[in-house]
Amino acid sequence: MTDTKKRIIESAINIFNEDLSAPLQKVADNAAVTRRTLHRYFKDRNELVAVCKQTIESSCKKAMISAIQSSDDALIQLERMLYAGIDCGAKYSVFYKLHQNKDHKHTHQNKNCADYDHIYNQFQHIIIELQKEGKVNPVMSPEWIQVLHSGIIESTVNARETTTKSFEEIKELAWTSYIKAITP
Amino acid sequence: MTDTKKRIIESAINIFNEDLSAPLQKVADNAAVTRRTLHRYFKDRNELVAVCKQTIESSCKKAMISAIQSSDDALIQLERMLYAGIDCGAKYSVFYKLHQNKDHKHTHQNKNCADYDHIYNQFQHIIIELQKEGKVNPVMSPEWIQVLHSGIIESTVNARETTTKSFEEIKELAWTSYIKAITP
DNA sequence: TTCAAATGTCACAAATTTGAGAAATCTTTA
DNA sequence: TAAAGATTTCTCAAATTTGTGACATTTGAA
Repeated sequence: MTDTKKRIIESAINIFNEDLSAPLQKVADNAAVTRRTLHRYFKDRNELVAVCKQTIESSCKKAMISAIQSSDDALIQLERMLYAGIDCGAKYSVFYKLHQNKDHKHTHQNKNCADYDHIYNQFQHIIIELQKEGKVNPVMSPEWIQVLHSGIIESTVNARETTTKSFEEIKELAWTSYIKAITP
Repeated sequence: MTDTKKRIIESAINIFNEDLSAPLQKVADNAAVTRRTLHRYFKDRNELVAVCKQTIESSCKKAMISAIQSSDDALIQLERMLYAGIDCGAKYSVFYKLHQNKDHKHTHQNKNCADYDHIYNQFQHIIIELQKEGKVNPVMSPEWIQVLHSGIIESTVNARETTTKSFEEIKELAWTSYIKAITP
């Protein structure tokens, strides 16, 4: 894939994340190309949106799986999943919203949904394991912890733009806050 | 203000929160009125957006001030500010984004900005007070706690649509997680 | 029931956005 | 430097969105 195409996709993800109906001119501006160039890479708006979604699905999935597989220790897996989400940036927000959205038909027939569920099951498994070990508050359901998890990722990503702190510092703060929030 | 007008504004806030460029037809549909009716209440899109912003500013401000004034105890003030934010729903997300947004010119000349800063100063004051009392982790800057605060509000509001739990239950979970995250 | 206010239906022009052709310009590399 | 490929510029028609006039229908209060 060319560099330009990648740049357009990244820009589109960032713009569409906040404003799905934004004019393509905005996306083009953000990617520092002409609208004409954008249309040479993508037949139409629908195609661009579809490619964005697919990019999001595959890159988030990859990052999450890799975080899980990076260790046998549930606590470290959880920490790395948090960092992976933060590193995915706006992509993670959309990834999460895509499947949680109430007018999204979540079904196992859809490969993306099946993969999402697979990752979420692993996440649940990690939480339950940590609850057994007494490292996570048993009163909090895995469902709620998932909400908290994505919430902290999203706000950390947003904070990156406003704060004076370094990216590493806020990632550390995010993990500290998160783990303290869920320990018994 | 008529009921219809209020409903249009509420719908617009919810739609524009996720998609600022959404066609007005979407807003009209969501408010269960025709586009023609919408245009009878609002001259044009700009006016609608402006009214939404003003509604957000004033209702969030009101809710926050009232939470702060409801007690002398900093811990209770903080808890009520969290609940107030959650009760504001999508409005709070926009309120926060409006002023934190990097291309927003934040200036005291603007009454809304001045009010926002006033509230934020009070928030900071509460955090610093709690840190003095040893109830909040001194390592976490008020700046970061503000990020966490709005992040937890936003994800709790979103969770409301997906979770099976009652609204009261998730509000409680939100506060528990939040306070545990920031206690020393 | 009756009238007035609110809302809906339909139609239409203006504005904006979209998508693509044609030729000019810039970049890369052989 | 010359040729090939990528991008920009300019243009334009089609599609969509926007705002409004004219009139019909519904609703609520007297």
